Amino acid sequence: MIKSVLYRFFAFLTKAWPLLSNQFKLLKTKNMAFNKRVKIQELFTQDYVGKEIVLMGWVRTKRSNKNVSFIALNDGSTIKNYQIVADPNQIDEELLKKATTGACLKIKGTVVASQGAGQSTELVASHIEVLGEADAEKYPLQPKKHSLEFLREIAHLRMRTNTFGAVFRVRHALAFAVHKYFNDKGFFYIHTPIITASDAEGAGETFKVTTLDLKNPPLTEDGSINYKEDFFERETNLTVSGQLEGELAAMGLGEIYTFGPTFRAENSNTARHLAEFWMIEPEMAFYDAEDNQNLAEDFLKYVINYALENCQDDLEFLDKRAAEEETSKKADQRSELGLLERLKFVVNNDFERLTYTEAIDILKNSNHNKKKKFQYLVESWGVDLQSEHERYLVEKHFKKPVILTDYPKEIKAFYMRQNDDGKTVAAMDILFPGIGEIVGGSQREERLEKLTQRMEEMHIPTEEMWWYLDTRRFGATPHAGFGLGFERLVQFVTGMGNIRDVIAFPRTPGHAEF
RNA sequence: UCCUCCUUAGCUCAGUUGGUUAGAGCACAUGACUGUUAAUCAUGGGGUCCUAGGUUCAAGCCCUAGAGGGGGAGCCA
Repeated sequence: MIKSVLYRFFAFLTKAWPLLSNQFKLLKTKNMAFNKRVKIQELFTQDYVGKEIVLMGWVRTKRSNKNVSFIALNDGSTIKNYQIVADPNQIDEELLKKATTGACLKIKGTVVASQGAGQSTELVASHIEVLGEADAEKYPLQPKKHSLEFLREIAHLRMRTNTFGAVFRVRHALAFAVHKYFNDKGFFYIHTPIITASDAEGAGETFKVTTLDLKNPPLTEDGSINYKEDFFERETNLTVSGQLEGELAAMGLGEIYTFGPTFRAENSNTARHLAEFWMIEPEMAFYDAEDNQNLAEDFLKYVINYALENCQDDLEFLDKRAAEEETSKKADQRSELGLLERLKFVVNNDFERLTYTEAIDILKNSNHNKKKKFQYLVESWGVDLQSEHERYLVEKHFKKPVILTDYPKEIKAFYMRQNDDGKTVAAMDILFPGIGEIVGGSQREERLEKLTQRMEEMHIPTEEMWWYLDTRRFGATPHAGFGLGFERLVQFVTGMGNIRDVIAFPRTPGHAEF
């Protein structure tokens, strides 16, 4: 009897073992720390008082007197520093001397309630190990405010500052929120190619991709470069957009998005352009222009709200930072809302939606235009809007994000769906205060004849694009999508004025140092 | 690419009408201080005034050219 029970039990174990062991593995992974240190962030969310722990991090400042040293330590897990108390009777003085600003330390000690006013707990050190010294004479970062321009020149070190720590934690949260939003909505993440052969998007200058010897390239009979001998046996470049491939994917998977690097070789020197940036491009079968607008607005509100809920400390810091910057601006250039107020406002209010035609009317009749305060006066329907006009609409007239729709077809790309009026296309641009265009999108032209006709008008080679046109030949359906510049989103949420300060290692004309 | 402003100590910046030895705060070094919060106080070291040329008895300051950076514009996300 006992034997049979035992036998059954072992039989069960044998069968179930792979499953159980998998469960154990999962449990193990969940609780596994890869080293024994405690992250500073945990010290603010869990009670460690009385416990002996190990911290690792970088010295921000050290304050000393005869009897005691205080080290403000930061490990990047949070913007908050943690106070280390070092008694010179306990810790070797020579060792403490090496704990200069920027040095990396491993500290063993006990968490206690703080005697001082600025923090509720602190770590009384029993052992300090200097993992990496930082020669105070040479280390460029000091416990003071540095200019963003200076920090840009030492981009390899700037993550160690409060500002850039905050920016990159927020950037991460936004990137994560992008994936979460689309995943929760049943969208599929598509990796569109980085190297492409099509130069037909019309989205600007491209970077060439080649393995040919640039000093001595193979030539054809007429003297031009023979790309047949190149790696791909054709001319290739870095992608300027994943949209066209995204459309192909949406025609089978329904709703997809891309989130990848994008390259533009434009000689753009502005606070909102990069040569290498990250773009999010959802593409949806069965969506019309209005569905597209609804998705874009909902998406933007979601990711901004996600940052508000998950990056409170960092955003509060950036809010104060932005407020200080504001004081140095001229009165007429200051924004009415602070950073946090602005983010909450965007999350809680509907975007203003209007057509290009309505926008032109507003601009034409504005006092600003009548008093000739625009550099480019708005006189007739059909002109492209200048950034001063977009800013006027967003910052002065509506004072909220604006979705502009139905632009003249002449100023928009070939793939946008032509409206019945014969003059406009189902485009949409979303304009944000301080940033300008953050989203550009449209319902796509799904009608083969209309699309090929427009391509021919705009001198886009239809033969090369046979694969794109095939989606209109076989099982075509109304569909729509948009592109969102990720760095511009990060700019808006962090309040950083220059796009070069929201990407780790910016690529701009003349700059690829790090 | 165009317009415009800027470049003085490791960092942030002042420097008068062209006139003697170029300044401050922070940082750094030394010292003081019984728990600090970008600690404080005292003392000290630290300069190719972006580069090249020019004007002048004399240039950080004026002129020309170049380099680097900021802001704005275009292109766009």
